[in-house]
Amino acid sequence: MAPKRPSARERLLQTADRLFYAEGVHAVGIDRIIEEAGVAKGSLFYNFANKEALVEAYLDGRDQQRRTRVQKYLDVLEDPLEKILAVFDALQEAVELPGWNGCPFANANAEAPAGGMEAHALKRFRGWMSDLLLGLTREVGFKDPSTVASKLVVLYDGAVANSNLDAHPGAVRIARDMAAQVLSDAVRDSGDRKPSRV
Amino acid sequence: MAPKRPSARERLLQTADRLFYAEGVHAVGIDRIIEEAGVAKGSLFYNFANKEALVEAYLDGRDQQRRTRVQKYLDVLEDPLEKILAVFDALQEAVELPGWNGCPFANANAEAPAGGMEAHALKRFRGWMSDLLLGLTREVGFKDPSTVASKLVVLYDGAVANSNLDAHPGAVRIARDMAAQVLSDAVRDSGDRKPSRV
DNA sequence: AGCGTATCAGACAGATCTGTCTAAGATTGC
DNA sequence: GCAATCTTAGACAGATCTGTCTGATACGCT
Repeated sequence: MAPKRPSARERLLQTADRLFYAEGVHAVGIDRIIEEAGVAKGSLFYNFANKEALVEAYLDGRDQQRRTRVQKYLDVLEDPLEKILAVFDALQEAVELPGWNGCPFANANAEAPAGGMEAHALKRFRGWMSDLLLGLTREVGFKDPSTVASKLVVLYDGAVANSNLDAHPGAVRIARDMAAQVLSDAVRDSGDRKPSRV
Repeated sequence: MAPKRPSARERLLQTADRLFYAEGVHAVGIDRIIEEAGVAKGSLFYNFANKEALVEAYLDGRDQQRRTRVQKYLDVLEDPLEKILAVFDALQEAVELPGWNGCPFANANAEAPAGGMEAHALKRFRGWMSDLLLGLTREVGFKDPSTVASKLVVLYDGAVANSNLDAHPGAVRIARDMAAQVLSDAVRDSGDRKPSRV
């Protein structure tokens, strides 16, 4: 039997995700979304209160996707040092996907007024990433886990921005190498409490 | 005698710079620009062919501004190692200015179609920054100047993104510290050809 | 079968946005 | 002083964009 066609809601979400991410939220009108999704205009407003709600759903989906991808890499590891580096491996996977266009939350925020829903989505994702890295640096037992975590976040941001702006996927590898160096220096600084190797 | 009022063109550019940078290019209409600039609509299209030309002039101005600021920091130094770190000091100054909102070229590019004028402006600025750092690492005499320069660019990008996204001006300092560490490691790796201290 | 939910096609309204045009006035340089 | 350039206020056109409404139709579950 033929595979069932996804619901109008799903088609809208998928199309909105693709277009919003590639071209920006403002640049893509609902007429184009419904046309490429093959959905009636009425169905859009039946499923979403307005365009902003659709944008929010798009960002929610991206948020979920990113967390899931990172978690997939963390779940197979035990050592917190390895887990930290695995965050960069997860990013590498994302960067190599076709259509990579940088951080969707940062992109949306760049064209939205301050303090809006986009800013909230951005803050939420970044808070999660920061907390994750801080938790891992604490777990390692660094002398100053928050400083190490701050460095890691800067490296993560640099990898995201650079890989996008220069279309240079090697940036993630470079950032990962620097992260490994930061961890190695911090391990030495914290004495030999941990037998882990980086 | 009273200071002469700037020309319509200058008022337009100044207002456009402020609004485009703070709220995004798409989100700000020409009606708002001419109103806040106190300029007739006809004067806008007399001085600029269309909105896109105004956006281009805005990005050009930002490009010039950034290069000038960096150059100001470089001109007082001799040692290429110090010059590299001074790039981060120049960034620190920019980040601390009121209204800092990240990289104007990246912001504009995030809401423009790929391959457009915004992408070109972004590429131009980033090319300049990359070449600057690569030239300085060559001048230092590192064994592998391009790898060192790549790391520095990632750190620079991370500082820009992080300081904006987290409203965390300390990010530049963190990136600068990591840059100093990278340079120090690379100096050691290149032997004692250079007596410079970081 | 029948009922509620979801979807369809498309006209329509209302807002907004870029850009044009006119006709007059201000400024500047020669 | 004159001519070229710059600026003004605002009406207007044309495109686009969000969102509403109608009325018919398909689907899913009991």
